[in-house]
Formats: sequence, C-alpha cells, structure tokens
Amino acid sequence: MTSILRLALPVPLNTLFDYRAPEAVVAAPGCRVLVPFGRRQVVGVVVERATDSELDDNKLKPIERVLDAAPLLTPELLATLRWAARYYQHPLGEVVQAALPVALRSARGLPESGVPALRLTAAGHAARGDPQRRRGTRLDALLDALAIGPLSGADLETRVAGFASAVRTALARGWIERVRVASATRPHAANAGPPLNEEQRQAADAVIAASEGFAPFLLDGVTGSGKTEVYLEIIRDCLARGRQALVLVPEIALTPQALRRFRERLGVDIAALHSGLGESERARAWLAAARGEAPVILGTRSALFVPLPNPGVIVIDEEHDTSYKQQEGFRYHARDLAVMRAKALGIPVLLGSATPSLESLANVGAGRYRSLPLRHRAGLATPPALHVVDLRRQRLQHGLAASTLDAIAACLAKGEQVLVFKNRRGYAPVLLCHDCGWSAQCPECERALTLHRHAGRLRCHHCGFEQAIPRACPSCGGLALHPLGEGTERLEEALSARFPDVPIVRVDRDTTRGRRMRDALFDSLPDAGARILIGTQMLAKGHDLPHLTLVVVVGVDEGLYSIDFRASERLGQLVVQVAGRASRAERPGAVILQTHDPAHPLLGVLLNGGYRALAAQLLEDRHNAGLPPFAHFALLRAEVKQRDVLDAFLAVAATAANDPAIITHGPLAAPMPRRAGVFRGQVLIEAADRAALQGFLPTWLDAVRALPGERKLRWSVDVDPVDLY
DNA sequence: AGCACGCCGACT
DNA sequence: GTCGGCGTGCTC
Repeated sequence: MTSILRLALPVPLNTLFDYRAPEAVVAAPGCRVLVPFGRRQVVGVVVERATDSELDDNKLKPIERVLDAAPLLTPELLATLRWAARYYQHPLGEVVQAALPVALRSARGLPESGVPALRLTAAGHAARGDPQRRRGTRLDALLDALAIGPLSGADLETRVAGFASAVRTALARGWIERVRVASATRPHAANAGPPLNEEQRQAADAVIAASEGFAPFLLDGVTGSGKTEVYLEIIRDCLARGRQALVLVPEIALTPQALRRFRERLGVDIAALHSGLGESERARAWLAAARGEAPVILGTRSALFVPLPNPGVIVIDEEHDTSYKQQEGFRYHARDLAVMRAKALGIPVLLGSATPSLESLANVGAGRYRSLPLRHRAGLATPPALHVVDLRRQRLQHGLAASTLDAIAACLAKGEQVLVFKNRRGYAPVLLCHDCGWSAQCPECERALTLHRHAGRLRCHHCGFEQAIPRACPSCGGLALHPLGEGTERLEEALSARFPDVPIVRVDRDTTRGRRMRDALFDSLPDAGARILIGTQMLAKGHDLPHLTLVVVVGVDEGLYSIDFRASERLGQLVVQVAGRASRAERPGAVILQTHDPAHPLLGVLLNGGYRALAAQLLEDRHNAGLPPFAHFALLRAEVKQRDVLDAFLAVAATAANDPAIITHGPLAAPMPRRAGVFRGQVLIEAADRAALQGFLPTWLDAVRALPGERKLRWSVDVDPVDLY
C-alpha cells in the first residue's frame, strides 16, 4: 500500500506532479521532498496527499527522500501561495519556489541554526583579569559585556557602541571566538519611547481592538506624524499576546538604523530578511520565523512569504512604494497579497503611508479598508511651503531658473542643506546636432543615448551599449553638437560653477553603487553643514537630514505630461515625500517646483489642497477615464528578435481574446518598442471587475500556450500591472 | 525551464 | 564520415 503525494515542482508548468510514497514515509503538505524528474533530480514541495492519481500507477515514480521532518510551509501559507498562483496566473511550482529562501531550494541540509555570536575564550577571561589592562576602552567594555556569556552582534550593538574594531582586535588576540547561540539569547529591556498622542493612541487602539480577526487598515499619516510609533505600539501588544509581527518595508528603508530602532524599542531580536543578506543568513532568519522563534520579522517584498505559525499582525510601511511589485517572473504585489494573507490568517493588516496609493484610498472609499488618519505633525509648527517657479521665457542656467539659484544661495548662506532632484542621471538625455537635427540614438533600442560628459561616453540606459562622444555630427559632419536637457551630472556642474566653495554630493547610480555605499553616504550627511545634494529617486527616501531645508524638483513637467497614467500620482507622492524631508520644527522648509505649466490644474490642486486633494482629483480622473482602480487590467507582454514573429504572435493572441466580459486593446507597442535589439509588444486586457478578469484569463492563456509559434518568443502575463503606459 | 532526441550543414 | 545547429516533445 502506497500513498500519492502531489508536488509543486520548480518548473514553469501549470500542473502538479504525482509521486508514490511508501506507506512508511510521512511527508505532510508543506514538506520538501527530493524526487527524480525526467533525467534530473529536483526539490519539490508536497501540496496534497492523495489515495489515487489520474495517472497509471506504473507512470508514477517514487520519491527519493523527504527533506523535512516537519512541514516547512504552514497550511495557510500553502493555501495563500495557491491562491496567488491562480490570481497571478503563474505556475504554482515557481510560486512556491519564489517563497522559499534560495538556500532551501536545494537538497543540502538546513543551515546551522541560531544566530552568530561572540564568546569570551579562556585567554579572554585571563586578559580581563589582568590588573594591567586599560580601563574605559571599547575593548575593555567588550570583554566586560561578554564576561557574563556569549552575545549576538545585535545584542552587542545595544551594549557596546562601535564595537567592530574592538571585536577585530579581540579576535586577533584570541580573547574571543565566534559561536552560534539560540536567537533572542538575552532579551533586553525595551525603551519606552515617546508617549503616543491622541491620534496615534486611537489608531493603535483601533488595530489592537481588532486583533482577533481579519481587519485591513490604512494608516494615513502625514509626514512627521509618527506612523512608526503606532506600528511599534501595535507590535508590542502583539508580542505581549505571544504572536508574531511581520513588517514589510521598501528595499531602501531596511537599514541597520531601522533594525536597531525596532530592536531597541521592542526589546527582542528582529529577524531581518532583505537582499543585502547572505543566503544562509536569510535562510536562518526565515527558519527562525517558520519555527515561531522570531517574534518580529522585518523584511522587503519577498519576506511576505515567511511562514507565520503564530500570526499576530502584518504591517506594510510606505504601502504606496512601487518596490512592492515584483517586476519579473512571478509578478506579485506584496501589498495586495499581504491583505489576502492577513485574511487567510485572520489577523489585522496595517498599510501605512503619508501618500497612500490611489488603490488603497479607493478601498477606503469603498468601505473595504478602515482609514486611520494621523493629521498632527509631532512638534512641527508649519508644513514646508510649496513654491512654483515659472520657467517660461526665462533664461535657464542648465535647467535652473535664476530665482531657484537665488533661493539655493540664500539657503546655503544660512548654513543649511539643499536637495536638487532630477530623475535622470548623466549629463544630458540627448545629444543633438543643431545643424541637421541628428541626435545620438542607441542602435539596439529605440531610444536616445544619454551623454555622460565626465566619462566622455554616450550610454544607453536601457541596454549595455556605449560609445565615445563624436566630435562632429555623423550625419552632416557639422560641429554644432549640443547637449539637450539636463541630467544630474549637468546640474552638478552648473551648481559647482555657481557655488564653487560649497561641497556638492551627487547621488545616483553612477556615483553610488550598492546599498553599503548608500548607507555610508547617508551616515555622513546629517552632521555636515551647508552643502548641496543632487540626486535621482535614490535621494527621495533614506535617512533623516536635519540640515535640509530646501528641495528643488527640477523635472516636474515629466510627471505632468508623461504617457504613463500613474506619473502624476507618483509626482504627487514624490513632492510630498521630499517636502517631508525638508520639514523641521526649528526652521521652516521649502520646496521649489520648476515647471513650464504653472497653471496646470493638478499643480494647483496639490498646492492648495496637498496630497489628499490631489489624490481625490486623480481618483475622479481615473474613474472618468475608466482606469485602475476602477478598471482591472492584465497585460500580455512578448519579446523576440524578429519583428514579424512578434507581430504574428500578438495578433493571434489578441484575436483569441474575445469574450464579452473583457475588452481587448492591441496589439500595442511596448513603452520600449525595441530594447537591446529585441522587439517588444503587448496585448492589454481590460475588465470591469476582478472576477471577470479572473474568469477570462485561464482559458485565454491556455489558448496562448497552445499557439504554434509560442516557443519562439519570450512572453509573460502581468495581472494588475503597474507600468503599462 | 532543462534535457534529450532528431534531422540537416561545414569541418577536424 | 562527425560535431553541432535549434525545432519538438516530455517531464508524475
């Protein structure tokens, strides 16, 4: 007598695979198993147990080995993943694979448990007893801290500030050694933090009161209103009830400082899950959560898939942030899935933002989410003033108006910092011949090459192409090649020419690579005096900059006139977020918006009514235009080297999409019709409601999969896409 | 996605 | 004669 195991395998196939398991083998749903698959071996996850299979018994292979004695994935997580696979039209095997940390996707043993820690050696004890030892040094403090027992890095950090070099010294001298200890070895006292104000109290109480069931909340808190204090209060209550809290933050916000703040305020170890972590550390944190040992899990997008055996609450900070949407493979939205997970878990979910997404505001409007407003700015007299600078008929200096430069000068004269935003790196986005109209284009993409003057190169920001800057126009031979438009590099040049004595820091992908570099940079900024920061979106968030009082948004018009219908929402969010960065209790901040259309209605709404008014207007516009969140989209994208193959495929796919419940748009050109030599196109499916879309997609995609030339190109579906035009 | 099988082109 | 191109089929 054998039983059947239905497995999710890491292959892009829309099916589960049945295997035989001897009676003696116990592999509950959620366990990983090693199985033969074709001519190779793969790790799969048991989804169901069954007594019979649609296939003949002789077709079924026996499983090779059970990898987990107890299920790694909880029933709820498995159910949520199945739901997500269906909703996003992605094979369950790949969805399950995406949920597992990389280290658990192979059959190798689980990583060592426990957290890395340091322990005093015998030599260390001796050194501590040495009457000659120098007191009051960090090394001394380190030895004292470890004298009682081993400590994790996190615990050490709270006891000995800046212990890294002391650790190196002590390790070199053989006074301490690296060991592993169970997590949360030494819970420390939590710092109380400031008392909650009335609004914060009400918000926290509302969530706490609902903590025994599913309840979605939007914590709609203006900048500086102390959203984090509300999170902390809710998590504290959750911990007191012995439950786990899952907190998701945008990639850029998961800094060592944020971790330390949570740890100090909650008095427990925080399991961190982000891309900066090594794979075995990631798996360890994930397993700690899965075993219920980690009380608080703080992570980015993919941390949403951590098993929660004792679920208490899910918090999505900066819920409007676009990094919650996975943009390749299994294209899920972590914020949307978080709500589904909370529903499956029967716990509250709290979405927090100073600039909520229109989707969430619509959900509040429809009564699906409860709004928890925080309108009071802690200790802040006035919000920063927004100023519109009219660029028309002005002589600009590399894109900056004279009045903007005067405002910067005034700000610097007071010893304060200035932030200049331009969402475009390089010197200029176009190199144009003034004689014949030629401009430098990428040979592989249908886009202009960006001039990088310092590097002396023309670069394509969409593929790897680059070339030297031509001296003469390749088309007419003329010498009138001019940079058109501004990038951060040009702004830096212009501002350093105008303010030669002021230190300037440029932050974009060309100057700042990797999170470590960015963290180091931000660490150095707050204490610095007068200076100018120039940067792309990278600068919109990050650490607190206490000396920042002026923000200049150079590229406002791009947000007002973009082909992407979400651009105006993002512009509003950017302006409000950066305005928040310039807000100080002591000094009033200001934001300058440079535009050629000062009378643009959306600017007026933003200036007079702030983000709330802008959001209301944008929601009305979306409603009138039949755009999300009042319509529901799915996007079929395809790309191939041969244009005719693309056109033929999309034409047939669009024709196959005829159903009274949906509207088919296209085939359409992609925002980048050619990228790195590959032609790209798409078919857009629109439906009035999710159910209609969900009802239509499976049959259509089955038909698309069955198309003859389907294997000749790369194609994918994106349900609820965020970057169609 | 892998991985094999299989049937046509220029090479040690 | 064979190495290797990628079309097609299959994976419980």
